[in-house]
Amino acid sequence: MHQRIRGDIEARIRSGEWPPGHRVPPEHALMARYGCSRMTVNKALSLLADAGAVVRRRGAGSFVATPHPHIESVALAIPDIAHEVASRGWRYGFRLVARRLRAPRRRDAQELELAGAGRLLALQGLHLADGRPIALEDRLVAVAAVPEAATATFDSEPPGSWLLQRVPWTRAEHRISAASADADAAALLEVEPGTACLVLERGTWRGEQAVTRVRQRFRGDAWDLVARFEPGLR
Amino acid sequence: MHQRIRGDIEARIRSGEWPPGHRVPPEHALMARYGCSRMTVNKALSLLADAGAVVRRRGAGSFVATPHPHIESVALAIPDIAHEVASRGWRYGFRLVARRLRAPRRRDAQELELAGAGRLLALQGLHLADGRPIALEDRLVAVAAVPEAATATFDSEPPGSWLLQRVPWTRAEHRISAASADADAAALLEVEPGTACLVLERGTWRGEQAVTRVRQRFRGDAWDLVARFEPGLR
DNA sequence: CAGTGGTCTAGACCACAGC
DNA sequence: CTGTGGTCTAGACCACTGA
Repeated sequence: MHQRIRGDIEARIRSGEWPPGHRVPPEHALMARYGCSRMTVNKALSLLADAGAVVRRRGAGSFVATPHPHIESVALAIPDIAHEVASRGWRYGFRLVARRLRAPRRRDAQELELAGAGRLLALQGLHLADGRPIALEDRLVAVAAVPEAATATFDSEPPGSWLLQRVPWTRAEHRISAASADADAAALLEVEPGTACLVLERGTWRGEQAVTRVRQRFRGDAWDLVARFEPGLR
Repeated sequence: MHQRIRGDIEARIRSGEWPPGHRVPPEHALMARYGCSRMTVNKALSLLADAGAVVRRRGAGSFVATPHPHIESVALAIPDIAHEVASRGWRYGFRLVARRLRAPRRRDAQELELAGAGRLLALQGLHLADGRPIALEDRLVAVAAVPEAATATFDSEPPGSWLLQRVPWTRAEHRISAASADADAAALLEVEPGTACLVLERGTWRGEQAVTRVRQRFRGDAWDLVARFEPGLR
């Protein structure tokens, strides 16, 4: 029942019949309309409000929300590379380029946070689609947070999925930017030096403990990120 | 009351006391614990489930969710440039470079969708921070959707905010990629040709009517996008 | 089978908005 | 003041899970 009420209202908003700012019928009207109790109507409207499709003001009424994606946020798909490659019909592969166990650099605050009292595992690898490189990954793993990582080989399995299956993490941060490929990166990615790359950096924490930090450089011609924003869409 | 229950559970999840997969007490236990009715407990748990912090399985119980940001999505802040520049303490400016009213290119499906039965307003402009260019914007506006645009001058106000104040839109799509600046763009952005730029493309619709489409090229050294992901965070 | 969540009811009290 | 949403209650029936 509450899903039916919600669906009806969503449809009216989506079609433009109720533009942003339009008043939604009050709860008592919907009670009468659908022949149900107020709690049921309230649930439908509250969920719509949570989803950002309507704004409810006590004493005033409920109104279709005015979207504001600029200051707020959009849902951005950060794909798992292996999954994304497979879904495009290519064969996924991972090739380990370098693997080092080392102490953190004392001047680097990020490395110090990550290492804690222990050491760092530094990995570099290539994500391949049908054998062609599409992304270069530089990763640091906190050995203190993931002791098994020190003994794992990552020759063909990407460390990202390996890690996230073993470490229950609670928080992640992403940063997206653009950079030109330096000589080393260009050689590994098999592009001209200076080619524009999309850079995705991600830090992952479990509680206050930093777990891993990764920088993925994507061939600019091979990858992009897509986000949709439709207020209140289920 | 339901907020207090929700908060208590969230705190236990965030602290790691209840790791992913851990069983949350059933509703009847929380009723007794907090001395409230089942509806209240249910509301707290349902909201947590909506937020993705717990997973509820009828007949089985409620469990702390295992985060999965890769296939799902993260909240990405797509900033309003003027707002973002101001918040960094710089002076914002906009300079119109070109303005043309023209018919859509017949081979270009995007332009045809945008124009509908009418014409297109094509704008190019620079976003400035303390007078320095930080982003180059190429925009198409559907005159059919925004008749006033045909007579508006955009010499100093950016068309984005102008448009979104006048047109109640219902859907937006974003695409993020990286590209090298061509000669024209490099000259306008005052960078070396070939410099990596972050490219943000956005389409905006009202119902089925396309309203505007914009491509913003950011100086790679001047801008990036940040996203956080923390399951169930309020 | 007993335990669990999904949903709904008919009523209640309150805080707040706007007249 | 009336109308509005925010919240809570005590009970109910159902569908599903897992032993």
